[in-house]
Amino acid sequence: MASRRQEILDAALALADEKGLDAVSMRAVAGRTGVTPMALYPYVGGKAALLDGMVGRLLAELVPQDAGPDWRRRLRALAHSGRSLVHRHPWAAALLFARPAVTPDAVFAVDQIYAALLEARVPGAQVPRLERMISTLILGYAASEAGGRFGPADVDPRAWRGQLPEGALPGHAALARWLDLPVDWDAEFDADLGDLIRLVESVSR
Amino acid sequence: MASRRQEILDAALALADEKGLDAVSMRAVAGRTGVTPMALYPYVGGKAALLDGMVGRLLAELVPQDAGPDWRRRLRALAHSGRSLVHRHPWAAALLFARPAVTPDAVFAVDQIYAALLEARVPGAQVPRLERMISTLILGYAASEAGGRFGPADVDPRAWRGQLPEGALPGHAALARWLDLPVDWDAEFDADLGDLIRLVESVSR
DNA sequence: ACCTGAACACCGTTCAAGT
DNA sequence: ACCTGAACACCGTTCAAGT
Repeated sequence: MASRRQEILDAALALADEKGLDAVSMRAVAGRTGVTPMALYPYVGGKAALLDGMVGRLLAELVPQDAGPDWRRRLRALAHSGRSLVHRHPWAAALLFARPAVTPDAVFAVDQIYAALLEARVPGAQVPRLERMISTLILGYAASEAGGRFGPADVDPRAWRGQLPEGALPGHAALARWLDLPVDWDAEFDADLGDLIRLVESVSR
Repeated sequence: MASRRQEILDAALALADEKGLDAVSMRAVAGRTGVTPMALYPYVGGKAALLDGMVGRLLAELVPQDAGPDWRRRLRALAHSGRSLVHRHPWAAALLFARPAVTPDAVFAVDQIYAALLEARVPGAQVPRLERMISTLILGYAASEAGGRFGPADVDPRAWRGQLPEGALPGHAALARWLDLPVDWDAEFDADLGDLIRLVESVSR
């Protein structure tokens, strides 16, 4: 039954959201489904396939974009939708780099970017590249937030002293004023999207 | 001894390069170092810290940028260096999203981007954001290549038929000519860098 | 058709013990 | 100071067996 499969995927998603991806073991998912680990195999087929299934199900949350006439707004809405998807399910970020857009939901999202770029009068030969550039930045940004790459370098800067020659970081020195400021990550994401949109406009015919 | 630690990290890196990150177990690393698993703990301190150490060591390969007077060329060289690092060590891509630039080598690389942006006359307040945008795109691109996100959607398109309503993918339909073409990933990366550089120029004072 | 139970070959990490 | 060995609480997956 397809419903048994959904039940299993629901249990796996709940486990990942609650306790992280490491908590998603065949044994734990089975326990939560009220069944023995081996009973999962006919429905999800192994651990790797289970993870694929989880991602596929997640991407369904990406769909409900309703059009609107302005390609800029549609692009921004889709970007925010993708970022907030990763915020809700941070464990998914790493998995999303692992395979192309193969599910109907994912293909549909890509098509929305294609349509926006075409409406922006981007030459067809450039559209696939720009779609990859845009989706890479959205996913990379969200993955950096979720993974901790954008987090504070909670390390004593004095630890570098001696490791790097004096004056080896002229950029950091010149930017000291701005590097101590707290960052508004929502605003930064919006600014990045603004830059991307201006980039798209500059590529347009 | 610090040399014992290096010996252990070398074994772990060799294992990851040869057999993937999953093959890097405390037991396997210990075996390759000619020692018992528990003997690793005083030197690398647990599995998570071992992975951190591996990334730190990897980033040493990123350093040898020699200046040159043109910030555009320096930015391109650094980008290519980062991408080729991930090509040589594809297992590292996921880990690089997991923590900020904390090692001297990583901080040094960030400083080079800062310096390039300042030389391009980008306002100081914008430099940290643009550095994150650029490094996110480089890392995201490399991670997409390494992880398989840019790979062929080796799935029969007919599998979507019925799942998506007829005509639901107008973008794909309009771009059919270009979507079947093979992609030159080196050239696409260069084109992305060109777009980023034009973006930087447009932000300059 | 659907599920269970025991088993195999692994994990990371603790703790007490050896030299 | 440095390392070992046994043990604990886990993994994913195979295979034969149950109903």
